[in-house]
Amino acid sequence: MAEAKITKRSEDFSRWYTDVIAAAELADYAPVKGCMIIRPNGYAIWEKMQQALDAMFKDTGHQNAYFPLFIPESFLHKEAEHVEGFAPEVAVVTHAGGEKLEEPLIVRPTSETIIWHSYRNWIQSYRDLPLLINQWGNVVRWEMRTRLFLRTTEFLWQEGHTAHATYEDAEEETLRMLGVYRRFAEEHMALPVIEGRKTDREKFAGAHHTYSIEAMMGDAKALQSGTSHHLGQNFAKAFDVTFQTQEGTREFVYATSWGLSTRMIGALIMAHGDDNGIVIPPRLATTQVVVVPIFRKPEERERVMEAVGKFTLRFKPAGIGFKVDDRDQYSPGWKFNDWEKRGIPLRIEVGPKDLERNQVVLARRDNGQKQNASQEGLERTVRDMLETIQSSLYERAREFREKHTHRVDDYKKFLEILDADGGFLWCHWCGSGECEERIKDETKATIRCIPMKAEPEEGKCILCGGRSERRVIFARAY
RNA sequence: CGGGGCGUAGCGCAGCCUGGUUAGCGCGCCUGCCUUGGGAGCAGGAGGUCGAUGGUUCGAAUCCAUUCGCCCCGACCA
Repeated sequence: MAEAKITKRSEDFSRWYTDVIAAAELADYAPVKGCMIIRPNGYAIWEKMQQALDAMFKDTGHQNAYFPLFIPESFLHKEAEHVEGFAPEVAVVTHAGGEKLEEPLIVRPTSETIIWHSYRNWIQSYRDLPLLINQWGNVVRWEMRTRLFLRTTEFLWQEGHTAHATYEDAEEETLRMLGVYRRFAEEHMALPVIEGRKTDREKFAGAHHTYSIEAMMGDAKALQSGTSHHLGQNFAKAFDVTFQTQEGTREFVYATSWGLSTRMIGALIMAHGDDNGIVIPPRLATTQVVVVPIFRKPEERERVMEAVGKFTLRFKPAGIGFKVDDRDQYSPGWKFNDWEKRGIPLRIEVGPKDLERNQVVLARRDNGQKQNASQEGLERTVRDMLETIQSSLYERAREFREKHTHRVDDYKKFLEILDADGGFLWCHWCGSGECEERIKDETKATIRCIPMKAEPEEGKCILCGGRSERRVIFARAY
């Protein structure tokens, strides 16, 4: 229980981020470089995310399965673009059982290859399609620079892998799951996101094309928060997965894959956190409410705890996750701070003065406001308050994003705004990889996505002046 | 891999430049008393192969060399 003080967010965002993680006891550094230990407080958030997403996957017809961590090295080489994209960051097992292995094993950086190896046997007829499978697991990517949650050598995620009879079916699935991610981000994480398509430079290695949701963090930088890929027939061809059509012809199947990782915990911290620490949206909080009883004498303690017992009894049936902090080695003030840095959305204070008036004090984590509430029907008040906190977190994040979103048509202005404010820059782009690359080299801003909701609009490329039909989003990103 | 910073108690640090009894301080932890509406107080206590290895020296946390690791900034990525 080390006392870590949190660097001010405005002072040093990056240090603030790591301080918040330490203060809330979300994760530790592991003995192995780039790896992290997810502590109970952090893992609880991940479990909530899993629950919400898993239900959505099931609702859209998917089943869970599990494929192995180790993959024969040769599998990776079967899809040319895929191997090129991943080979540099793959960990390889060369020895096991005290001997050198005949064929090295790679530790999966993603599971397309091993899954499609199986799909070959599972798919024969159009009647076997679509095949809709999701897997929860871990993957390893040997990254050069790592940061807790945002980019770690090993991370937890889910990866969906589906097979379809037609390009259109696969496209529909790709977009459906993108939509699931968007809803998850908005409704559970209180995080507004932009759905869009990745440029060829930014797409997944081995994909026909990639979609993502992009979110804005508290320092106005972008974070890719979930990706959905249309893999075309690339993996079907690499692993020879064909099916017989109704007409009796043989075709390669179409594939999708989509993933969302523990990086989302980083997104949560950077989107909602403040100088006091993380702020967990109520729908992702295991402990949504913490009750801090206040008393001096044993006699008061008894009376206060009795009242606490009474109203918390009604919390569980109402679906409210709560904790009563009756530790008596700490003062109330200390507890207030303690729970704030852990991001618990709502605090209830109850002391002798409240008992006289049959009330409690509610303190919101998101804006620090306190108000009185009757003990009568408190479970309803609390439930409503949690909803209010959830939606105001979303609203605040949305307003922040709007404030840091700019339409820019002039490259000089582009540079100015990027340095002064950052944020999302909606600009015209001619579609060439050269312009994209040059802008990245000169400004460190990348094209986050080609937003799907953008209206077609004639314009000139911000760099070369070439013809453009729609705006894309540039930003500096994590 | 390049640039910068740092390894001394669970955490944060001082000591190092200028080598010398038993290596300090704050927080946290344990015991007791006292306290409790925004991080209380007092008293006592536990806790260290000074990142590792080698060297210089009568003597090394301190000087030298090597090495390992971590953090931050850049080139790759969810």
